[in-house]
Amino acid sequence: MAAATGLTRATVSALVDDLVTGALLTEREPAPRTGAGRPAVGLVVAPDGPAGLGLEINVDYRGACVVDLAGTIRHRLVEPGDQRLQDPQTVLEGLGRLAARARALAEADGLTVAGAVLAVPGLVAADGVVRIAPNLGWQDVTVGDLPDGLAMTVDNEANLAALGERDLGELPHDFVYVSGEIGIGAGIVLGGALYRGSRGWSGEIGHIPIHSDGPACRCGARGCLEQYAGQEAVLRAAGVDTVGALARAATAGKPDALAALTAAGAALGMAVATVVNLLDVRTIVLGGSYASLLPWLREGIAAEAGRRVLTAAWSPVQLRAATLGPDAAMLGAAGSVLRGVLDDPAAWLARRP
Amino acid sequence: MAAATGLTRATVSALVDDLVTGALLTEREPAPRTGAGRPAVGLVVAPDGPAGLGLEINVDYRGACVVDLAGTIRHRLVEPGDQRLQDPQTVLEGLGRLAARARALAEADGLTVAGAVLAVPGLVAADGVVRIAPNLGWQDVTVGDLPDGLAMTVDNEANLAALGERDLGELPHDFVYVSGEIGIGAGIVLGGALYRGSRGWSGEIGHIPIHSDGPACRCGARGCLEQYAGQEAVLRAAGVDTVGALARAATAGKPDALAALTAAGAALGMAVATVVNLLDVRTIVLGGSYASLLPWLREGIAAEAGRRVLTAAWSPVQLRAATLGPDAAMLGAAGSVLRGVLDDPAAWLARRP
DNA sequence: TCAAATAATTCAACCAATAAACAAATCAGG
DNA sequence: CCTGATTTGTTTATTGGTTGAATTATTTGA
Repeated sequence: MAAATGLTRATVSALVDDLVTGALLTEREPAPRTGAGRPAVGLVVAPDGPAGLGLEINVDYRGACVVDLAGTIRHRLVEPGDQRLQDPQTVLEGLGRLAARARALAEADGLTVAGAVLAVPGLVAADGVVRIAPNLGWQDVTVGDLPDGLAMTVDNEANLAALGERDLGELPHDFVYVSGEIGIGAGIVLGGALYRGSRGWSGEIGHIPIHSDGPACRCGARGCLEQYAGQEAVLRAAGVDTVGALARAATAGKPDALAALTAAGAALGMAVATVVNLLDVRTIVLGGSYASLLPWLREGIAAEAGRRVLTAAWSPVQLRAATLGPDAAMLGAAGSVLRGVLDDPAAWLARRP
Repeated sequence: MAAATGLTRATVSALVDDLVTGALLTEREPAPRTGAGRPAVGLVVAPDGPAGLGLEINVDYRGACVVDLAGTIRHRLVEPGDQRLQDPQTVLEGLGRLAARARALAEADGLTVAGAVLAVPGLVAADGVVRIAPNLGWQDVTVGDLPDGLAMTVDNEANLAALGERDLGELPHDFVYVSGEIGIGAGIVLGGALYRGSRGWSGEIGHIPIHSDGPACRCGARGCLEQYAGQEAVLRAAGVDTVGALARAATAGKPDALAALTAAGAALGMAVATVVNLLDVRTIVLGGSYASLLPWLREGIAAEAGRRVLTAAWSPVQLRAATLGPDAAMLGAAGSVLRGVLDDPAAWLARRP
């Protein structure tokens, strides 16, 4: 550890001591084999210290999960149900009860929940107000702390999913996570850090223009990516009702399904080319429903991107499926609570004397 | 200064002393008025310390400029002439002579040139090789130090122009500088820092797709922005030869010129909408030939961007003309030399005992 | 002219990190 | 089974940069 940080062994010892007494690190038995010489003391991130509570409200479910510092998912609660049928306050009350259950489970394990982060599919302002979440029907919804007093912050679903992929996937320092749900959002990670934009509204890839005079979009413009590669457009073109049915139809070789996916891939490829030309990221992670559809989308995206990315000849765009599946945003939310602890461990140590 | 940094007055005093003895700061006479009490000692950045040498090779000229720490342009040398007619080595030798003249002028003023940065209109790899500069006809050109031994680095013209605008213009922390020359490049400034991308090839806005089946572009794809808003396309559509002639024709109300500019504005507006949706920057700076054409482009850009930017209703996109004019890249290059000194003043102090 | 206000300097004390010496625990080999 | 080599962890005095409080300097306003 001293070699990696450039600090002296003595300094590292002193700092590690603080973290061990503060229960952020634990000495592991037995000591790991290090060859000749006195064996090093094994250290693991404490699995019974602070935990992150990740929450999510999406179109057809709400969920909560508890993740510990070691990154293992300790609890996961999901309540299916269309969240558009109730008004925001009722939804938030239900979420509060779910969060309280998850927190109780965590504390029964000896964990201390350090905070909560909520993922929503919409634009979130810096002050924690959900400006607009079109697919939830939310507008200017203020989200406060949880009923039991736990601090809660809100963030965009794609942003949090990108953070989740960053922390748990094997990804380079720069990548863009594209979340294909009913809307299409993106989380942009540059230099290992999430780029939120000056007001936190970055990544609205769903409204990149694909054809200037294409079909009207609910945003008011025409020909947005969402009208070509959004879930509703693709399912309609394929003549099926769900993403699962689409995957089955494509596996079965149904022409309508394959044509719909090819068209979506071409549109996505244009958007990917735009992103890569602009940001010079070499990795694009496809999440949400795109993760399971990638086998049929890949060729179309790669062809279009290969043609349009200026630097494709030197280094082609890497397309990857997201590894965290549908829980990515929820897990990323929990992870971002823990990241807060890791970014300022002294604050955590001060909280427990 | 102590209040601004959070350090003690004693600490600030000690640090400032170092900078004054190292000739990076100078005490100014007379002391500024600060109200009641002992007046503060005025401090100015030393105008006779290190200087930056900014160099540029562009399609029809090469230039050099010397900028001091206070930001004033001390010397400016420009040699017009088509740089495409000679091979790269000959061009670089001519640039070396120009740089030597500029350096001699600077040293006659008592300045010490701390380094040189060269702006080129092309893709520059991290190791300082110009991968490709299509409008110069350069490919894989290695640019070493200057003949007199001064360290020189190379960077993209739009990137450096963006840095120049950042340092000298009144701009927010996040903005995108769009450079409209024969190609269209962009310099992306996020959080006050230039975002270069993982390989230094960010900002290739000229190849954002506008119409998937538009005219063929020299990049191999079809319908790139450059085919709609690039200098050659716009001049051809307007039926004139130079940007100056285009501006005169537009002032005179010639229908061809106005139509060409309206079309270019609409295409630029689509690209701007893409950039803003993706990065959530609220300010777009238009440079190069766009700076002088902005009066006729503005309406088209604003209309298209207003329609397509998701957050336009809350905060419209701000369009600004670049303030540095055609020298932006050269000045930004000089500025980035000085930025290197400011980022690590201790290294500079160590160089002069 | 004097008190209040603001700036700058001095100096002892502190803190985190360093370097070097030392102690501890293992492996390899005779 | 003992010894030397090797690596890890701790102890100690030292250092460099910052702090805090006291002191000095220089102006404004009554």
